[in-house]
Amino acid sequence: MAADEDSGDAAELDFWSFVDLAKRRLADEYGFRHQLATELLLTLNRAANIVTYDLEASVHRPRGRSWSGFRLLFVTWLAGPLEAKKAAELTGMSRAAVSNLAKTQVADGLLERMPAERDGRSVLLSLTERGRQEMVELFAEQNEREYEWATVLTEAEQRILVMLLDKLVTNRDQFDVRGRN
Amino acid sequence: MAADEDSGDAAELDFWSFVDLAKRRLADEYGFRHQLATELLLTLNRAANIVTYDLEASVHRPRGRSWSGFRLLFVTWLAGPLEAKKAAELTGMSRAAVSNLAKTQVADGLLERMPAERDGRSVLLSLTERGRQEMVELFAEQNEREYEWATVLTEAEQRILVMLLDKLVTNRDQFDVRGRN
DNA sequence: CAGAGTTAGTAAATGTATTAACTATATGAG
DNA sequence: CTCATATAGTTAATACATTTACTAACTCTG
Repeated sequence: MAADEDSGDAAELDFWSFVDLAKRRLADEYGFRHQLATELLLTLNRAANIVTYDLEASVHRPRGRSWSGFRLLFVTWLAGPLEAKKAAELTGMSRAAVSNLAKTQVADGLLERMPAERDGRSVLLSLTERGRQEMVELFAEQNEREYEWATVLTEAEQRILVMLLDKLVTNRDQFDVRGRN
Repeated sequence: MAADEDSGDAAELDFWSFVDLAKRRLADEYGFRHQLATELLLTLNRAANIVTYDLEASVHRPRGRSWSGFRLLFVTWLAGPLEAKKAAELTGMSRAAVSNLAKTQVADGLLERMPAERDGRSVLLSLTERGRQEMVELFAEQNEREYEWATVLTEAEQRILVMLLDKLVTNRDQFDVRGRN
């Protein structure tokens, strides 16, 4: 029995061999049946975390920014001016998170916030001139890094991956997915 | 020109039409060339966030737990006893994050922490009996929910998705990925 | 028109995540 | 054997994320 098949010796495990160990033990010792589902979601979570961390560490944090801050600026850059609640929908953040991030970015001079014309409850977010310039520079770097990641896969593989991820999350009517807001 | 091709009117955008708008404007107005790469990473990030949030909201938070707490218990359950640094590697968290989460879970009676035998710097993490029981119950629910997500795709599609995600993040030698620790 | 119910944004409380700084321990070169 | 360097874990500071509670504004029904 190989060393890493024995749970007493985790020293040689890496993520991939841990996933194999997890599948085996969940089925053999605990009777859980949906091994491929577990592997799928472990891998999805891991891949997204690795990529996001890399983008944040190599592009955003050196500029004193954060990944979340970038995402808010990104949707405001391309779809703005827009209501804060719409920004929350497009980024997938809660309204409170958008409110807090926007506060920081208004103070930093990258965003501006205006009362909406027809709804006294709403605010509209838009980039300042400085925010637009910053996004052009920042996204130049981000896009190159995105390209480095993506071209690990062939173009056909990239398209298939996008299609499968789309399918995974758009067929949510099949069951009651818990969403934000 | 359709309403949602005009950036002044974000009201009708959803995530998918936003991605289309983003690709178009990044190419046409700003000259950024790697549209498929942007789409890929936007979709990856979004899919992982949707799934993770749903699992946390429907399985973990009702039990007073968190997604991150679950992930630490999960690797300790299946690969433990193990060093805290190995738990950090397998979960993809920083060592500080593992230290902080473990502190809470030791206090909750789910984990225990022992000095390692041969290295005075290390601690070994393992589940308590109560922690093991909790993981069996919790994972029963988690695994059913994972299955509901996964079976949105056919089994062949699930395998392809896992394979593509694996490939995306294991071919990291091609460039200097920024990782944790 | 009044009032009940809903919605938008914000603040507060709480938990998670990071890095830097620190202490303690281990390792290896000279 | 000494000492420089590296490593493991923890703590603190800071930023991000959530939900809850609240206020203000909007909508719809009777």
